[in-house]
Amino acid sequence: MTEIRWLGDNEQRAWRGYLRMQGRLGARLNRQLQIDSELSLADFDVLVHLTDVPEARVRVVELARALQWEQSRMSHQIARMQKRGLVVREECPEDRRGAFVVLTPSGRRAIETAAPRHVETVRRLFFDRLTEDQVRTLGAISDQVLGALDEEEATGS
Amino acid sequence: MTEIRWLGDNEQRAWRGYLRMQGRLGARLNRQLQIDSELSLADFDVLVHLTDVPEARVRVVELARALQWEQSRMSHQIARMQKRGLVVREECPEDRRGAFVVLTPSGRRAIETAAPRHVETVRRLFFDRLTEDQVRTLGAISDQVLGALDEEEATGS
DNA sequence: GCGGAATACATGATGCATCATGTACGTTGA
DNA sequence: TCAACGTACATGATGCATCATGTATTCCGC
Repeated sequence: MTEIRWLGDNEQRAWRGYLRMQGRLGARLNRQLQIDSELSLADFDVLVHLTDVPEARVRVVELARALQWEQSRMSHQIARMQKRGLVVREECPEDRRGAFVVLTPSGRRAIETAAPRHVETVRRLFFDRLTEDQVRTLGAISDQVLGALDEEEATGS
Repeated sequence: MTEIRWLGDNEQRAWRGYLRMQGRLGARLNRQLQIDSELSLADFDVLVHLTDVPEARVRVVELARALQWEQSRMSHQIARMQKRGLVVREECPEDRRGAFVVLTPSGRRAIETAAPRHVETVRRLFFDRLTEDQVRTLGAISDQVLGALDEEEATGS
């Protein structure tokens, strides 16, 4: 049994702060988006990616990879969004197991009205409070941690 | 209609990185905790707070405030944890509307075996990748953003 | 070209987060 | 003191995330 390396005071503070920010900011953004535009953050991410892609049309598997979501989550998400008319599923002729997700006009309208408001909220609550340097550091932190996750999940499999 | 201030390239990158890290790190920690100790992160937070408090016994409202959770979330969480024997509810004599949450021996065993493993995971995936300076900056970022949230929610009410 | 493995996706079940609502109790002020 | 209001908590409904499983198709080695 090896020695346990507990967190030091600075780490404790940073970690609790991060968890709290993460939780409350996420909750706030979700609620705001819901009130303003009747979308969840998950809906938003899917819609944004669809507008970024030729013909607003992607393979499900591609979308999942791009957002780094599990396949099953994506499948359920698409099902719910289809029910609300934001996207439709289409069959894939080249690979008959596969499927496309396609943005509907209604989905496009939704993201076009939602995006500016959402960006404004993010700016107000987040970027307006941060210095350029802090933004850069946060980017670096994210990259490093994502690197750690990628490594573990690569070797682990 | 005022001009929309979209995010610049650096902000885009930082924001997408943050969202991705947040999502994947959270998912990973949750899964690990579930596998190792059959607890969710939410369970963990509740249990940690209970061990931090005299007699491992708190008012529900106090616990909700400490973790900055909504009351209803806390109520459901306590109900689930009680079902699994991790905590029990007790009546409050001084204020008969209120209730206490009390850590059970089983709950204490759970948190005592879970904590070291969880800390190890957090350290491996997070702190081992960061410099001291980055940790400090992250702490500052969290404080500033939480400040923004507090302000809005104070004036908004 | 065939049989086994891998891939793409759907679906049902469970736990979790939030909202809306309900109930009991306390508090305050005329 | 009592009526109005606020507070502490529970509960049911809904949407979301994950796990386990199932099905159809493609790929690959022989």
